[in-house]
Amino acid sequence: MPELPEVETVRTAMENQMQGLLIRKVIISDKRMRWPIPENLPERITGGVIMGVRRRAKYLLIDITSKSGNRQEQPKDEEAKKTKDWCLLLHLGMSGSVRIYPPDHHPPQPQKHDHLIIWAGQDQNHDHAGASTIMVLNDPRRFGGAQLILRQDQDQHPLLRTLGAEPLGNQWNGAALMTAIKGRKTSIKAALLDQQVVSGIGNIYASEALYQAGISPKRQAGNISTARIETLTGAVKDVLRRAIAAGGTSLRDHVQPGGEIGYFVQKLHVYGREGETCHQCKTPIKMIRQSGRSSFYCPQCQR
DNA sequence: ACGTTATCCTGGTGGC
DNA sequence: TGCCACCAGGATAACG
Repeated sequence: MPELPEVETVRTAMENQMQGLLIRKVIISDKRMRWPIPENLPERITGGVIMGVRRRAKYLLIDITSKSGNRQEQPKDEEAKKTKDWCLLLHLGMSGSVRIYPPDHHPPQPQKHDHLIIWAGQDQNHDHAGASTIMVLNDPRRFGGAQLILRQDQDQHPLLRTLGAEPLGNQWNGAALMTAIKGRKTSIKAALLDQQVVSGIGNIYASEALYQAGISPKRQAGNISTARIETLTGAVKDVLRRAIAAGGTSLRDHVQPGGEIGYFVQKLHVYGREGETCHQCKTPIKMIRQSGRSSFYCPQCQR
């Protein structure tokens, strides 16, 4: 469900409210997700400090230091002596969301489809639950997941290794996209959804960016002029930036960590607007199915 | 190698 | 009201 702008919105909230806090308690309330949440996750990160929260594509990466300072036992082998700085990797799949409760604003009880709950606070000694900030990962469909990876291994991690460029990165431009889709026979819409071509774009923003660029989703990816691909990269960046500024797109149930909705839904030009008129030319918006996903476009404005 | 389809899940909606 | 088919913001194994 959440694409780059929604994940980025979650990242910001997480960093604002959790950075610098020490993890006091971790509960796996339902380990069944895309991959089972590892049983030893709580023991590995409890006592660690949240150093920051990053985003790569649609993955959240929570940097957690090892429990430093007062290690009880000495490491027995070389492997154990290495610093174990962890990276808690979260993915929200189609229906995942994160809720963050500030101290003394706690929920009465866990909710349906909560999978992972983390309590974190200012210091280790003051450990009554009321002073903790609580982060909850909820995911009804369980297409998302939570994994723990060593920070030093993150670049080689199978989930992150093959990802394409970040669309908002300075180095991502028309030339970069051109190279990534050279010779590809698939549609430009499918190419934008391919996380190895460019990462973080999902079904909403692929349709919106193609509308803004005036390119039909049916165009063969490898057969579009350099100039139009340049326009497309600009449109992708613009759509993503505006969506982040609006707090993402809230369809159905998606909300930000504090329960706020994202307002970009009001700015959508084509997604979910089948049969409604184009904001530019009044032609009815069409919906087609490409690679099993819905695409929305204006048959007049997009060629 | 590449492109498309099937599949993993739950929940909401709309038709009958 | 119930029942059922179909749809959904993603990723990937399996298939042609």
